Amino acid sequence: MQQINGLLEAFPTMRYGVLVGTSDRKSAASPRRRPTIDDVARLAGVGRGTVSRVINGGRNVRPAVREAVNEAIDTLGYSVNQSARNLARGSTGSVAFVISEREERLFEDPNFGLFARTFSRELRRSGRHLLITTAGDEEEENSLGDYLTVGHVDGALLALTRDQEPLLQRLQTSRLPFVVLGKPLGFERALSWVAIDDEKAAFTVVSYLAGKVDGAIGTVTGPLQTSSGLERLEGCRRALGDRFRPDLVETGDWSLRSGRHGVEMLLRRAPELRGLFVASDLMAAGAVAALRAAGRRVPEDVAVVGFDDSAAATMVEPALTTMRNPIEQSALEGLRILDDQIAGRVLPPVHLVLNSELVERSSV
Amino acid sequence: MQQINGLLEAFPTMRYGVLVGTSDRKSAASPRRRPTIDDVARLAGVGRGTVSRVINGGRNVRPAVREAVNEAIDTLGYSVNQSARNLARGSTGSVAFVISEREERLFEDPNFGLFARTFSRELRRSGRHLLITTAGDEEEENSLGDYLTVGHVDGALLALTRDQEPLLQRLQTSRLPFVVLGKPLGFERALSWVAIDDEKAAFTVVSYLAGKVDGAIGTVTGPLQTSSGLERLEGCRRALGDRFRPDLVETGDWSLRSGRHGVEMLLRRAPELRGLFVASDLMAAGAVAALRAAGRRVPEDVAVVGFDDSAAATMVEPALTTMRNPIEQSALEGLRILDDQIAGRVLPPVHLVLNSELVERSSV
DNA sequence: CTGAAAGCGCTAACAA
DNA sequence: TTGTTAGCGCTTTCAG
Repeated sequence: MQQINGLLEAFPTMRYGVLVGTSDRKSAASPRRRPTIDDVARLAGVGRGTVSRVINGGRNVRPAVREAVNEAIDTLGYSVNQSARNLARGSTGSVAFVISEREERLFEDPNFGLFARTFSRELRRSGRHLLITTAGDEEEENSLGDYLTVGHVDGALLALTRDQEPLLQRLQTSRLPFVVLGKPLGFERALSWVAIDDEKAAFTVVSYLAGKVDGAIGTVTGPLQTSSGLERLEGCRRALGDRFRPDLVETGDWSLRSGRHGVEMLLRRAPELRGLFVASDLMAAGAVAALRAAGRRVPEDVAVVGFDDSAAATMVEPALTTMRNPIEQSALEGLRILDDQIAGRVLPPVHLVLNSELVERSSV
Repeated sequence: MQQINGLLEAFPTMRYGVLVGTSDRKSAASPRRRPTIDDVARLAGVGRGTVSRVINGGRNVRPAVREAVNEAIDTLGYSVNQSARNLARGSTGSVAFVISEREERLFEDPNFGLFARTFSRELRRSGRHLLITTAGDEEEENSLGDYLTVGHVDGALLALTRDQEPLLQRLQTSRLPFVVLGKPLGFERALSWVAIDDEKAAFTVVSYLAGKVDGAIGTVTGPLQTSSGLERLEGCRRALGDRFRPDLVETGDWSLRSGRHGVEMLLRRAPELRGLFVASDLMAAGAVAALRAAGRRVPEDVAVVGFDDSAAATMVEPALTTMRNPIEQSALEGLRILDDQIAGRVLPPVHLVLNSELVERSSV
């Protein structure tokens, strides 16, 4: 489809040149073996343990000695071998942020970005690292399960956007500390998790909508096998009370396209539609497009509210009234719970529910 | 700002209970020590080496014995200790996908998603794993440098979206194999990279625009310290030839907001504007919004083309004519080059330039 | 085909 | 404060 165009100073088709020995690693005259702690110790004229102390904070080492060691480290270009350290310590210093989602969508959801940033920042404070991994399909999930349970990381934070029973099942029987971001359907009591109160949030935004609009209100939901999809629908139902019309419910899958399609169906069934609760901003963007294509003005003819306060919310015309989720706080709490688990405290599963807040814009 | 709302079955504020011993790891009667390869060997009644062979493919092991070993593995719930394996093997089986970008933006760019997915898939084929890491600011970058050079990964793929000299500098002097995605300004000759031909792509799309539109054509560029920002402007200039108007150039930063702002400035200076090349779809989305706010119809009054074919391209009304980049192929090539480096082949830096293709939609 | 043994590079406990 | 010494759990020769 797309093809290699030009190549500067290279010969990509000829498997770029010059082998220089596949295994100079441990051959004879150490043609630049990576220096070890012993090399440093020897050069600095100290014991191995002393070097270890220095590279681990330098406590209990005479300043002069520390100085010498650091010098040796610099001249040798030494850096620790992480694998060796992990083995000796029994921990890795990294935790995984697992996103069980097709990468396409993953990178469209700003919530993930905020999660990632928050985790990353907090972990760095304690000298650890965040690894982000994804699992879009079952195969990836298996591979991921291997990865996680095999000791690559000290713990995991799981952002599940759909049912993930296989992975959860597997992790549950492993020794890996982990906490779920979002309510894990079917594992609510067994696992630790932190989630937003989808039901309440949906109730809030739909109540707002219902207060501004007379006439028929419909909804495009998320997937009904997910806890978020389900609860947002519940919240909508509760907010609407008698005005709730089961015939004005369309099920989406969080995608823009499904939002558009949902509204087309709704409009066909109920041309009198005046208000719309769409369970995600991305779907809402599709919904607005469909509305406009059908000649409806937003919000004059039909008012719409979204959910998530994602980038799509302000990308659309008019900008969406929506709910903003406490992502950062979720991240912090999740990490705290995880650290408790990592610290070896055996504790009952912890469940946290956080509130979202209404963001008023111009789509209502 | 947002607050803990409710808590089910948990006591988050009291640092959730019950310590059960911080160090039962190696204490006395192995209160469930993680089983090792020796445990398996003993149970299966074979030597340690045999178990190792089995868990590494089982070649050169009698089927019966293999059977026995696998059984022992199952009953013990054994899984390899990755750190030990890494140490023994001298490699980790994972490669990093480094994105030097604020996470906000990161997760808005679908290109990253496609990169990630492609890497992930390919690596899995060879039994390896992809780790995604980000570096938004200098501090993170340092931390990341530590991480990468310390032996956590076998190699790295770097998606740089702005000048990254410090990180590149540092990596360059390390022993870590890596290749850059996108042209690394200032390191063009020293490092291996694969990039799209921004100049040519911009030329293509702007030529298309110029062919459809009479009158003034302006542009909102990317950041001019990035190679993409620069080259897209170059391509635009070349395509426009005499029609290029230096006064109709606004510099953006890839963000939606900057696209909007750029167009506002342009419109103020040149109300006669008839065509617009915006160097990214996200900015183009902002541009379209600004245009509409100013009462201009797209494309009737002013035609606009974007770049990237990102999600924003179809989220906007009208859908954007834009350039689609050969992300997947870039990923594949990048990985291939990286693997050559990892394999220990010492080779001159490799540079690949790939072509983008025009996607016609309705914004022109 | 299989067992034994020698590391991989580092940490941490223990003496000194 | 320091050096020494056991491991950490696995892979990989090397005999057999």
